[in-house]
Amino acid sequence: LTVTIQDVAKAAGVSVSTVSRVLNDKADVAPDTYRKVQGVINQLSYSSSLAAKSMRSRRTNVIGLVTNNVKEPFNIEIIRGANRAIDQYGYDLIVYTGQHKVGKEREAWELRQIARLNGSLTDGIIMTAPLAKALPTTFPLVAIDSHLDGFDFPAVIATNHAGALQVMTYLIGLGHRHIAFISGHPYLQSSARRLEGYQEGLRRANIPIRPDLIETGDYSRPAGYHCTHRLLNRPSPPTAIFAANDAMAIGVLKAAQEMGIPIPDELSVVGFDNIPQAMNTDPPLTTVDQSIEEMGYIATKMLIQIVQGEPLEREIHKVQTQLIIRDSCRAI
Amino acid sequence: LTVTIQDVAKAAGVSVSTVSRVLNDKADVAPDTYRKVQGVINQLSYSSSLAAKSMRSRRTNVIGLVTNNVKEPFNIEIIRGANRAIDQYGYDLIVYTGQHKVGKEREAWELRQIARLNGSLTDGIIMTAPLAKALPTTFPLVAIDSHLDGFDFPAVIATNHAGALQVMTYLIGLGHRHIAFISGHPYLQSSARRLEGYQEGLRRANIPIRPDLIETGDYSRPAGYHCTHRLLNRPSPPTAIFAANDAMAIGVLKAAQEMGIPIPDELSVVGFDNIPQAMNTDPPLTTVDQSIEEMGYIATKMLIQIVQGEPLEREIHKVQTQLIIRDSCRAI
DNA sequence: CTGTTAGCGCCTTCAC
DNA sequence: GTGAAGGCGCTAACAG
Repeated sequence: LTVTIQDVAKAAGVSVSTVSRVLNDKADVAPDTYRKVQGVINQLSYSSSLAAKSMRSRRTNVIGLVTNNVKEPFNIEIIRGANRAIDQYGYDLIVYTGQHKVGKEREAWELRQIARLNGSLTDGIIMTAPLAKALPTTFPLVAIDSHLDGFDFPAVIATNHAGALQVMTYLIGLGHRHIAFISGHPYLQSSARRLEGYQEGLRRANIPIRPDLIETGDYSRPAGYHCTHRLLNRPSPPTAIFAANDAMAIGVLKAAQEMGIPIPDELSVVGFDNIPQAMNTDPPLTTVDQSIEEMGYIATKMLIQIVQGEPLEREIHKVQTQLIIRDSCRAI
Repeated sequence: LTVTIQDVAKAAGVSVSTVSRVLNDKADVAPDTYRKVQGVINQLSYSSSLAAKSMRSRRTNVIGLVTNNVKEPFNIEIIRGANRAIDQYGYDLIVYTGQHKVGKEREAWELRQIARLNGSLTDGIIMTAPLAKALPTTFPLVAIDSHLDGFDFPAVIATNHAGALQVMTYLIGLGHRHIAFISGHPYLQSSARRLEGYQEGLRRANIPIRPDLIETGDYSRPAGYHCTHRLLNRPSPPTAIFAANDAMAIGVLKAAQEMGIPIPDELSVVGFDNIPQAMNTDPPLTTVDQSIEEMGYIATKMLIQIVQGEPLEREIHKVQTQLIIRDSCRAI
């Protein structure tokens, strides 16, 4: 069924170790032997089993990307960026994803995947938005975004605070004073920093922070949808909603539409991330760009550096954010 | 460094085989032992190495998706669909991708990846747009699109001929008679059938087929770009270009723009696939929808059926196509 | 230069 | 109900 190194050895009339040597381009193989074995390999279109190989040798030349949910456009962009990097450095990429999970279950899942891939298939792992508090640091691992408590390993993070502040300056400049905020997973750096930026913006403008205008979401579209319903049913509803990411902002748009609230006329909406879809919403979404693809690229590059034993310039790589003004906001 | 089954066994004061039993939910484990071992497993957050596990046992519960190039939006959509299916059926998904390759090199790459994953990590493999002539059929494999010669294994394919015919009917109805066609990889079903649809459309309208208006591309944006340059420099250039996929159609748009040819005023353009980007081109692209996500979903579902030993309703699953008229075409 | 030996971490008989 | 032994496909010493 499957052709193994043994089959090759037998067919070539050499020992398995010799085949292994030509497989791994070791020196000390007679040119004739090399050619002969190579011939058999091609003929049988043999390829060493990733599983077996990675169990013996530390290097597999594949980078793992563990992501809870490929459905999210954010993660798709990360994959794109990772792909660009592995393309450039000659690695292979394994994207590992499973059933969509939330909360504790997701944390456990993350840890399990790392344990599963580590030391076996993968030279190192990139993890998107890790919810697990303590990620292992004994082997190459780079996070994109990161847990609030997890500062002991390399990560790529956007300038979330500054980005959120820009949003608030913009919104307040438009005359808004009742601005709601829908957070992401509360334990992620990204969400916490965006919330801080939101609060700071209010503070700078001497606008009191209204706890009833702050909702805790989870970066998912339904969360944006449900939080909006709650927000707009408050006694004193907001005139603007700042969602901590675009997915939730799209949920906001949907909820507002269902409630018959025209945007931006009666409600201004801002997102964060600038996912590709953000330009196609109705109306096109004002958001904060953080070039997600670039984050994936940089994270992968960092990981490859670590794998190859090169020193990192910095443990935490910050990527710039930029306010993208489209049509979902309006002066009051 | 890595925690193995041995560590668990030692910590729990049992043998490895016992740990293995609780790991795989075998019967014949004393409840007390089970609980104790389970406790240690959680405490050490142990997870069996995918590599080691898959070397011994045939089932890994992971589906492999081998795709040459995650950069292509087409493949991204496929991943989305695959993800939906594994989510539903409780499998994990590994997307395997490497450096971008073309031609013979890519064929070899495909075969190698299959050999690598087969029997090791993966219970079955989904392969997008396989260029390799002969794919192994000795284990679960489903193709999306397929090689012209490869009809001996399950595949998901769009009604390419019908879709292309619709395009031609539309274009000819608009008054076009000099319609160029840019093909994809010539050996893929999709490309060949679309070309046939193109020719059939011409034939039905009694328009002679002009070989100088048929270019061979490869489904990549640059191919669309370069073919367009050649096409528009012909002595008698076409008034419409039908590209065999959207990526190439976007290349057409770019070339035309650079050459100062307004679209659709002086040139009509049609693509195929209806990738998400197609609605954001300038002008929005008329194309053929084939719900790529659905193809990924169905292929994965078929694969899981095979893996689980259930019979397939049909080897080749056809998905419907539908003409999507946007603004890139104009009556002559 | 090449073959032999010893495991990598795990699952599977086969004893007890 | 549990442990010991053997081997999956491969690589890494160690001999020769």
